[in-house]
Amino acid sequence: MDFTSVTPVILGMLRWGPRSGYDIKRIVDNSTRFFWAASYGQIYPDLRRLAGAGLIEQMGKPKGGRRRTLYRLTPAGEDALREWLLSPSLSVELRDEGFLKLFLSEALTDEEALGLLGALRSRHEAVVARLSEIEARAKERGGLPYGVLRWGLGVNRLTAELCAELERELLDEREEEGVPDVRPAG
Amino acid sequence: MDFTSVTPVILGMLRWGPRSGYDIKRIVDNSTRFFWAASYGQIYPDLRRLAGAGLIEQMGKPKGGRRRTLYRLTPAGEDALREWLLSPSLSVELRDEGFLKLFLSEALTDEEALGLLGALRSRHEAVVARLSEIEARAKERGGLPYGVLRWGLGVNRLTAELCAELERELLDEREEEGVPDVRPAG
DNA sequence: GACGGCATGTAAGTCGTTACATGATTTG
DNA sequence: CAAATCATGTAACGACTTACATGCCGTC
Repeated sequence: MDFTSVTPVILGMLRWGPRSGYDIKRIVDNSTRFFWAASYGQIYPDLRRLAGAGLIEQMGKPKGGRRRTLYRLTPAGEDALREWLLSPSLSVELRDEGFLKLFLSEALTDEEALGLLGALRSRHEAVVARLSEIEARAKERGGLPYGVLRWGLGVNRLTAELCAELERELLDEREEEGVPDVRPAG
Repeated sequence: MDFTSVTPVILGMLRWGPRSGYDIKRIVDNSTRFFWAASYGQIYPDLRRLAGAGLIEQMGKPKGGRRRTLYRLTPAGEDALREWLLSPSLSVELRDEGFLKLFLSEALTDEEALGLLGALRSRHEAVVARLSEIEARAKERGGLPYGVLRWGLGVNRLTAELCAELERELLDEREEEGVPDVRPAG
């Protein structure tokens, strides 16, 4: 049974209890999406495939009138999840337009580069704000999922601070060149 | 003229001077690949397309006997690059298997989780080591490309440290539960 | 003259998103 | 009853990687 990119997500989330494809998508969008996205186009086909392979199974229709297909993890599914967790692969892929722009920004004037840095900084500040909202709840539960949240907070804080630092450096350079300093105090 | 994902890379690197597709690929693999990868299958077709659109142009055959196709940036290409740099889009996509594993690692024993954390930590320590090698050279040139390198160093250091911290937390928990502590001093 | 690296290029296949279709059900 | 949202599903498209094909050049 090979794993697609959503397979571990499905097995891992079903391990917390029975869920539907819709549930899984919603949870992903509130948690792993920052480092591992998933779309319906991946989730629904994979649910069927995994059910066919016996790693998950459909549960009896639930109480509520609404039609939903709830799945639960089978022992075989738990084994497969553990096996995947213990496999050595730790691949990373990043595609960050902001940093590509910074890297190529020699074609910009200082003012323009400052604009870019400011935009990048607010992007990361916004993520920090978003993650801070969740923090209290995640802290209670603790464990490694909370560790992952701390990582997200740390990385985004660091990035925002670096942007601020680079902005200051650009302004300092400009000052040395005799351009009037219009920075607000502080 | 729309931009594919390699278009800014090509224009940006040709701005530093004439280059071949092969050159660009090599530079990417030593610089942007950490946050923006590119393959031959993208580069060569795009070079032709961009030449057809007049954003870059082929130069006369070079001295060396070896057949290479050198391109240079045209004024139209520089304009297009600047326009792209000034556009508001700052998309990010991340796919990090290590952190997905951490996030789902409740299915592991503490020992197994410690193994995972250790592997993740050494992955990031290795990146730090790799980037440190380049640092001196990048520092001389300075500017925003150096800023991007500092970002890479910072993020990977922070991640490695967080792993170490989570490892300590797991060990402390275990200690509280009366499991004998086998940590080396320090 | 064989091998390794330079250099260009493409075909096939995988992966993933987007957008849409469908219909049921709760809520105002 | 209209609108929002729950819920499942798929088709089409685009993006990217991989692997291979080709041939040349310099070196041992």
